Amino acid sequence: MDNSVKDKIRKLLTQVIQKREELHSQSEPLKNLVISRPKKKEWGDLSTNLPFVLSRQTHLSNHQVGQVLREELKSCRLFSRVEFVSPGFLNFFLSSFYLQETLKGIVAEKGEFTRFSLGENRKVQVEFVSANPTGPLHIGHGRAAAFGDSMANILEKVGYQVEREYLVNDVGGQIQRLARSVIARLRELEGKSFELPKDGYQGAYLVDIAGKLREKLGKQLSQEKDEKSFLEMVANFTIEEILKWIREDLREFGVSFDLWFSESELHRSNELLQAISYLKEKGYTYMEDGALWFKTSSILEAEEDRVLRRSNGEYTYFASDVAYHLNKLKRGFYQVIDIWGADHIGYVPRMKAVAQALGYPRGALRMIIYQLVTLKRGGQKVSASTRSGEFIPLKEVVREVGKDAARFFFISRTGDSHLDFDLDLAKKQTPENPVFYIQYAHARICSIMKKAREKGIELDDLLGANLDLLRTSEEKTLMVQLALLPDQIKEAAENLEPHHLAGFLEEMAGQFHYFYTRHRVISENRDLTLARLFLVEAVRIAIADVFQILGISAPQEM
RNA sequence: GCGCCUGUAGUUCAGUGGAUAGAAUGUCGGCCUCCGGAGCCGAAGGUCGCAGGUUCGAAUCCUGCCAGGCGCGCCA
Repeated sequence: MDNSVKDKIRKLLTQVIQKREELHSQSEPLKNLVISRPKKKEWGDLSTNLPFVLSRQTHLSNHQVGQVLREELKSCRLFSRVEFVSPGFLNFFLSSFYLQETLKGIVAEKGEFTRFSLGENRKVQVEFVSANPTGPLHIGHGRAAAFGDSMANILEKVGYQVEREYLVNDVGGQIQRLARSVIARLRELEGKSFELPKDGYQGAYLVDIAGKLREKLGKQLSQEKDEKSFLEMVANFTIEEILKWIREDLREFGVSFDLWFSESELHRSNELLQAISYLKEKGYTYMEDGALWFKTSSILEAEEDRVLRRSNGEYTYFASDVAYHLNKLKRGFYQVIDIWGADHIGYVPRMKAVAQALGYPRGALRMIIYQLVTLKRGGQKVSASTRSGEFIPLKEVVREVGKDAARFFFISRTGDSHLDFDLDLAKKQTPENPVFYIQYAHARICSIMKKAREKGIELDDLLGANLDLLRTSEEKTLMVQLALLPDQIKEAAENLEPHHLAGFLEEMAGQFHYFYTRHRVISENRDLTLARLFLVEAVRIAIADVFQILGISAPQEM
């Protein structure tokens, strides 16, 4: 646990600054301190810009600061070498001692090695997907699902208690339109004249639901005279059916939720009215044109005021979202994280203003926006719209390319960028497809371990391995990569950026294949064999560990 | 018109204010007696959208343009 190399180095640097008077300064030297991975091997395994930073704050030159730091650190057993390089970098070469400790740690502790206590067991909530129950999940929801679930896993890994939540928007005009669309399909099935509502849902998937509805509730429906009850019956049935699809699609995608929260519950429980009157009491509302408005502008100048209750007396979706967020915030989470698609971008300042109006600190509510997905097939872009019925369902994509490839593609780049999802590439079972490349490394290692067992070497025998024998640059590269894994995970959690893990895996798989083609793991030399098996087993554990976070399977054979 | 996101190799994309800007893929050329060739190596490929500014140092920060995406409802 808490195996961050960077934290260890940061601590050492802090100690040196405290110890050496000439390095003292008024400002906080570590604020601008960066410890990063240099671009070139000869610049060490890790490097810091601290000489730059400190020289600005003291009367010393980059060079002088660097030499002082080097003197103090060069005998640390964390490093084999510490070098100052002009113009102002301090480069660290990790010691064999530390790299071997890392290997032993990984093999002994498995996934526990990359765990952190950072979250201090605080409760965090991640709300994601929350697709309207008006149709099956499409490709865009896939990005939300993969991203949200991986994010939740990462936060758990660094010590938070994470709750995954899906908000079901089962209220409002869209549900009315949905029900009317089903009713039209019902008439279609009965051979009557029918017309799909123009603003309704055109997708053929509603025909199935209409059929099922007729089969199950046909009699009751034909006896129902009250139009409102009729509509409600259809709506409820339809929502339930669609939610079944959604749950099933998510299950196939390896995503599950702790709580499915119904928007209608907020209406039934009176929480909506309570939330609104709370805002009223605090003076954040006013009446105009017969509607009740929220004074967004009093909190964020650039924002326009928004309607909470329409002049016809109905509450807006915004109003239920106020109630929903109050409900969430009141549950005592250290942080509530909403993961939204770019089409909700305009909503962010509004909801932040609401959280503030409700009296919660700035950091309590955090929104992550991911950009939309473009699906490509045969070089052609495919558009996605639930209402028009022209969309590629997530289920279809998952069945076509597999859960693993789909999840990998979705989290492989930052949420800030548009995602071009190339179906043809994701489907390929060749090394062009990064997920197969990485899985292949894992399977290859499993195969080596199996071979070793056939030769009479058991996992327990590895414990006696002499890791001093791992001396080649290829072995060293892998060990360094493994040593950096905990930091990688910690940083992904801090920045809420899972895509770095995908890059890390690709890199490590590449390093492994490179090593493999140059050195035999199992050879006549038993000691060397044991040492290399130890290394390779650590790599395998690391791959499986990160895959587990990303919800991707680590196959033993392919 | 206003707000947010994006613009980096032919293509898809990485890149905490740091060192000679990287990878994958594609193109071209190589490597199988041997633990999984579903792999490996090499080469070519760039005015980091454009123009200013900030500083020891800018793909990264600021300003202004240009281009694309998403928003800007008493819809959800």
